Amino acid sequence: MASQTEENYLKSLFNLANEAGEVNISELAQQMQVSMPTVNSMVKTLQKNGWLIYEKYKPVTLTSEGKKEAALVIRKHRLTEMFLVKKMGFGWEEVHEIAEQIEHIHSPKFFERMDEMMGHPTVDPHGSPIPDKMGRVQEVSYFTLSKCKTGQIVNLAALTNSSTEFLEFLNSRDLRLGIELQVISIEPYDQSMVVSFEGHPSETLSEKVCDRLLVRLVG
Amino acid sequence: MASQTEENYLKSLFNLANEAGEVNISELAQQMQVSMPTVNSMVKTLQKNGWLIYEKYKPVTLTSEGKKEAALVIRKHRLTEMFLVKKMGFGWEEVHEIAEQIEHIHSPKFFERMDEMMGHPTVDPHGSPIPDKMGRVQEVSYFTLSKCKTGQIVNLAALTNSSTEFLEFLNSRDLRLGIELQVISIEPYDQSMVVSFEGHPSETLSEKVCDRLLVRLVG
DNA sequence: CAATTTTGTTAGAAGATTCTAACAAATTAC
DNA sequence: GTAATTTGTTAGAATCTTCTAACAAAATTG
Ligand SMILES: [Mn+2]
Ligand SMILES: [Mn+2]
Ligand SMILES: [Mn+2]
Ligand SMILES: [Mn+2]
Repeated sequence: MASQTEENYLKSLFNLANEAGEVNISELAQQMQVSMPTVNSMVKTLQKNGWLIYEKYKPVTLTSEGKKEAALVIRKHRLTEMFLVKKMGFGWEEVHEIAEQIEHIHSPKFFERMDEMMGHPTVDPHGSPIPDKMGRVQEVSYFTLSKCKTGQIVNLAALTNSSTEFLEFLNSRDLRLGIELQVISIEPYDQSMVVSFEGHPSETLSEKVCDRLLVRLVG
Repeated sequence: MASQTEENYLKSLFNLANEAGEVNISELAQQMQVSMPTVNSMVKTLQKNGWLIYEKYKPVTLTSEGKKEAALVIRKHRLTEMFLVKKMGFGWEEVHEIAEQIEHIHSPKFFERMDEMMGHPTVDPHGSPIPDKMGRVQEVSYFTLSKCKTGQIVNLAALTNSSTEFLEFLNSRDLRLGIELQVISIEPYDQSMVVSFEGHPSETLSEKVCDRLLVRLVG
């Protein structure tokens, strides 16, 4: 069984994996906030456990067992976040820290029960998909608001970043998942957008913000 | 801040402390399921942290800081057990293992919210008192059913033992906290009792069981 | 009270996770 | 294509929690 530390590494590996599934030691070290030698020894441990493939001086790759293990931890994390919001009244900006800890609880029943109580949610409070019990992640095809053209109407579906600061910024503008956004105009100089949405006939969003909002076409 | 391991030792120390507040190394080793040398080194660590007083070859005693720290972990444990039963539909025999893990979550808000959602319960699902936010434990004066006389009517208030096996035994007889029990007769040979309670006009309970049921006089 | 048993201590080591310092390989820049 | 930079590795050590073996103190027993 994966230790708490190993679970955290697996999650980071899963999230950092690119199309080729490769992750560099330095990326992982930065993500995990530890030194490269620490990562070096941990990837050897994870390899011994059969969760990744490692060759000296090469980027590492999760095995299918590693991916499944990682996805199941992510499942626990996202179910917890959703439970905290839907059943315990927390704001979406408060739940990450707590879920970071509860994701390591060993009790299938506990997460089963959360899942049941919420009616088997498919996404977490930030719009990220919740892997199923087999560790399969449903593919979703959103695009960033910054890719939209003037006049388009879209649905805010997820975020590319869920930092507390960003979530608090969104709270301050009443930007919540599910709202319909219409692109009123785009400033050519800095790509900032003027958008309208329920109760906000005109709100300017910087490119930085638009890049972090994932939307889908209304319909 | 106490580590997970230290929190578990503090809890055991708190629960083992006798009237004099003293705990032997060997008791603690047995309770924690570790060797005596392990306890020996841990008590030195706990002493360095100011949580207990240790002198070579003497039993150890928690300081008031140690007692408070311990009581706050016990508070988290018992609030969690109650939450699992009242808000998540678990049976009283299923919650200890999960609470043993969740008690180590660092998030005052999380336990605050549990407490609020349940309307500030004062006891856990096994009738044990929940320490308050200051770590104060309310004194309760129950006595065991085995101390009762023929004819007495009492209220089942708590248990002296909450092992899964005992809880499952109680489930099998519909014995739940809050029920009213009347002592019909006591067998002089083995101290077993015949009792009656809602739906059960006559049920025989061994001395072992009667010793583990804490009751209070009806009224 | 002397012998035995129980309880507690020290010493030494192991595994897990982390670090820094030093060096080596790979990549990038000029 | 050498030089500089970045990336990755090894070695060696620290901290935490645990162990076993050996020994010492305290308590119990006859
Ligand atoms: Mn975590
Ligand atoms: Mn999330
Ligand atoms: Mn615990
Ligand atoms: Mn309990």
